[in-house]
Amino acid sequence: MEHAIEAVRTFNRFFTRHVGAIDRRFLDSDLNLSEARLLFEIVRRQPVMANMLQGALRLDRGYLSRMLAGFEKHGLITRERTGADARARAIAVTAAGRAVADAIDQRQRAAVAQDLGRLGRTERNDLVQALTRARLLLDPASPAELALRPAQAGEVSQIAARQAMLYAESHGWGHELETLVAETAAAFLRRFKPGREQCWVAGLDGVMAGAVFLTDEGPTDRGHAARLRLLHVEPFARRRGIGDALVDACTGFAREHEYDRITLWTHTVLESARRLYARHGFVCIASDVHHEFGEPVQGETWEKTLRDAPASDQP
Amino acid sequence: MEHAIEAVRTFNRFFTRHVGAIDRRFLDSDLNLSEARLLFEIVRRQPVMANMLQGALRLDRGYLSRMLAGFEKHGLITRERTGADARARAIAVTAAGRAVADAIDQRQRAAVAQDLGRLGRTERNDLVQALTRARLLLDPASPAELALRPAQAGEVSQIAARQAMLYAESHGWGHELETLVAETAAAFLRRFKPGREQCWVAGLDGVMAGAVFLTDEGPTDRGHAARLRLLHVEPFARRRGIGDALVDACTGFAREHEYDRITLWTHTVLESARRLYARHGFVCIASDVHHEFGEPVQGETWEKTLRDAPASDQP
DNA sequence: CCAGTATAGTTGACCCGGTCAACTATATGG
DNA sequence: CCATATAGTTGACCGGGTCAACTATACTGG
Repeated sequence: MEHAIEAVRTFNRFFTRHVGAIDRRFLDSDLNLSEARLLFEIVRRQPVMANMLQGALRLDRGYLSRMLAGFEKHGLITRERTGADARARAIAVTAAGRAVADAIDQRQRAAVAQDLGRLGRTERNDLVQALTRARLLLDPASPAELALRPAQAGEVSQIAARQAMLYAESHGWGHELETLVAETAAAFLRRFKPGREQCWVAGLDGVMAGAVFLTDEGPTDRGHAARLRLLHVEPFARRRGIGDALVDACTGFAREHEYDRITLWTHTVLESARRLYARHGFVCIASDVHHEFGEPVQGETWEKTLRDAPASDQP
Repeated sequence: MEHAIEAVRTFNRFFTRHVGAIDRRFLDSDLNLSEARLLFEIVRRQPVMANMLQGALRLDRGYLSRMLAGFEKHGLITRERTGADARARAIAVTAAGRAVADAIDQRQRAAVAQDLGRLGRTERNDLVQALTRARLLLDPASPAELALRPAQAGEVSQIAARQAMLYAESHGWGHELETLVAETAAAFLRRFKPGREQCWVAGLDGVMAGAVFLTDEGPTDRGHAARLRLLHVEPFARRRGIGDALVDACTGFAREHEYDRITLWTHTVLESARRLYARHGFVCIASDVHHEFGEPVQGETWEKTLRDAPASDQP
């Protein structure tokens, strides 16, 4: 904990200086930081009452009033009485105002771009990942876009890594589990059947927030089976429906590719996973204690039937 | 690139607000932000001339002078003429001044701690990793402490993931290489011989900045061999001697455990790796083109003799 | 050894961004 | 129709910070 606090403070100091340097460069425009923010907000919301702006930006009414008067004087905005309320005036941005906002926006982009210019593609990507991850960790409510995508280079192993870390933390499953998931990931890569199997990564603003594998188990006496493996959702991304989205992707894919059922292996202690599978129509068909993770644990086999096994598959 | 810029700007906005919230809480002390920074600097450097402080904190001389006068008036510092220069006075912090600095420090720690309190252990660790990584990416010169340590839970797979990502980016080696490294990592975990084998992670302020495996190849006709595998150094951590430190760890370990030689496999295109191995006394003993990464590439076997193979190992 | 220039620190004047509270004008609810 | 609330404006003021002029001492080259 102490170490974490020190690391965060070190970053805070660093980043304050860093952002300060960027801001200073863009400061040589006609607007100061507050004015720029205000102008952007007007562009975003126009037509808008001063009222709204004050609430959104938490500005002092007097200060806001003066800034708006200044904007109007410089021809950046217009204010017009509407029928609705004779006290207030609807604020709209003029072409000139929009131009100023665009110019500032461009300058900020350029400053950041210059900053990123030193980095290679991988480093840039690492940076974006790190920053986005930090943001989502610090503020779980932070808006972020969810998108499923196939795994990119290295992500299959990264999934194994995250599984090992998360289970070590939450359940103390150590070297044995780590070995198993690493082997599962390696086998997935080695035996990958394109078009029949898939690994989905759930990206929150591009950051891996969860993942799942679907593999081909081959024909059995009860039809052709797919297997759902290594499902996980990152702690920082929980309560966003990512588990559901991943399971949906699996069942959708399995249906499209005419699998007859999906099986999976899970554990009695993994309550939320079990609820997730139940919600999606899986049922537990077997359960037994095993020792694959060191300590004895209760494993469970779950299954979901997609359609009755066709006669042709049966002997 | 556009996406990266947007992500960085989103983070900047977020973090400015975030730090702002923390700062506001600590604002209800007698000192403002500049004064607090100044006081900390005095504590760190005392005894010190105003001169130095001005340079270090880039403060206006007049502003600095007034702040120092205020500090002296409130008994936080003392200023005394020294023989050296009759214009300047050496500034030292008083017990009271130190107490004020400590109090502010404590309050900041507490604010950050409260912020981190919501997070679990893994999330906190992820956050520290993400922030530190971001800092080192944004400023490669940022001071950071290097320490080698054995791999923690999940890190072996994470090494495989990073290898796959980095080689995909730098050399376009894709699925085949990814599969190979994943299998290598899984095999390392499965066949791990404690005390005879090791995986080192180079941590820069705790963040994985590189890694290497040393495995037992068993007895051969030329003595007992160790094998160095999956060496990598993160792009953000290059030019800090991490590669050297990792190779040193391997050779030291191999010597201690009485291996007779170390072998490794590398590639002709990996110039800096080859130079690293050569620097550490490895020599290339074989070379041939293989097709394991899709495209044909020139592979090389290198070796370093640690001691003459003992007679007993020979038939 | 002195003139000229540089440096350490102080002080007064001032500016900018921002807050506070009083004020006008309109809206709304009982 | 009155009391109260809300939209926006204005004057007074404050803190943080900059700028330039000033004093006092130090250094450097002739």
